[in-house]
Amino acid sequence: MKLSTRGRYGVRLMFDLALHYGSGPIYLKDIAERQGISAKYLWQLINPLKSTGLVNSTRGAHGGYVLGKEPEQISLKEILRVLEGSLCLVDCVDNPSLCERAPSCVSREIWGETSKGMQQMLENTTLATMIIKQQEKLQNETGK
Amino acid sequence: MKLSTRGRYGVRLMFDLALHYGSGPIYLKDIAERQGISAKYLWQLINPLKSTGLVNSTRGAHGGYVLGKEPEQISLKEILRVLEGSLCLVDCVDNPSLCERAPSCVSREIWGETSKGMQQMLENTTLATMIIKQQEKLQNETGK
DNA sequence: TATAATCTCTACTGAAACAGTAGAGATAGA
DNA sequence: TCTATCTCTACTGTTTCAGTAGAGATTATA
Repeated sequence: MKLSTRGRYGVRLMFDLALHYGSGPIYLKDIAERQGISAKYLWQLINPLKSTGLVNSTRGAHGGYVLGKEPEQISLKEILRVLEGSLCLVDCVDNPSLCERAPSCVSREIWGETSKGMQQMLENTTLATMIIKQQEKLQNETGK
Repeated sequence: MKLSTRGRYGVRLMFDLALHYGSGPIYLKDIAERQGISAKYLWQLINPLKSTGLVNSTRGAHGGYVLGKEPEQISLKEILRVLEGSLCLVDCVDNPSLCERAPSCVSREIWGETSKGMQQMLENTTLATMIIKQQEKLQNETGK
């Protein structure tokens, strides 16, 4: 029940873009350096994010990436949905035909409720939420 | 971010024991047949559950397994903890030394909060909760 | 006391997913 | 034209998943 690197790196990638929101296109290479993640691998993550409109890109020299929407409008649920696929803990929740026991299965109901709760939490958290947390962290540092 | 068969089967296994709670030892073979899961594989799940006291066993002919506590006292969190290991979405939450960025990492905080929320839901759900849901389901069936 | 039914334990294995890397091509600013 | 960037396809070693196989230990009961 672990998040894969796709989801984890993807969120850091988007958060990095959010921190530079409004400063024009950001090089993938720079994000890769800041985050300590291979640029090649990051491209595999940013590519589907671009396909779904969460990110826009400019090609050629001085190209780069920008968020497709404002940080307040991008939830972690959206990001993870693209990079991790379904956010259900168990496949039969969304796809009952996978198991003939589905209609009468109590554990399936439980997994459905738990998944729903988790999705709710992820939907309520946006890139803007993360920026605020970051600022609070920095203030606590300085306050010490 | 999927639950593995260990967690899924394990919960069904424990729920099966809960439904037969008070009827003496239950054969693993019978559980396997009812749940449609290989008995060999089920043993690999029930074995650690026994080690942690969630299940007790009787050896020899007419042996079998019983819950180690009452269904109200066994939460899904306990079961999954044994079968899936840590219930954190990301390892660095419990183990900051895994990543040097941990102290300043905002996404790590997010994963910590999300994991905590999920754990809370799983802790609030016990085998008794599942039995009640089962009964409600049966009543709705009959009511139709 | 023999037997059969059960739990116990260790080891092995094929398939899939994970976490990348490699290398060539397309685009655009200077 | 050159160079820095994005774009795309393909490949690969490692790890985890989801079991299976087979031998051994224990105990009720005939």
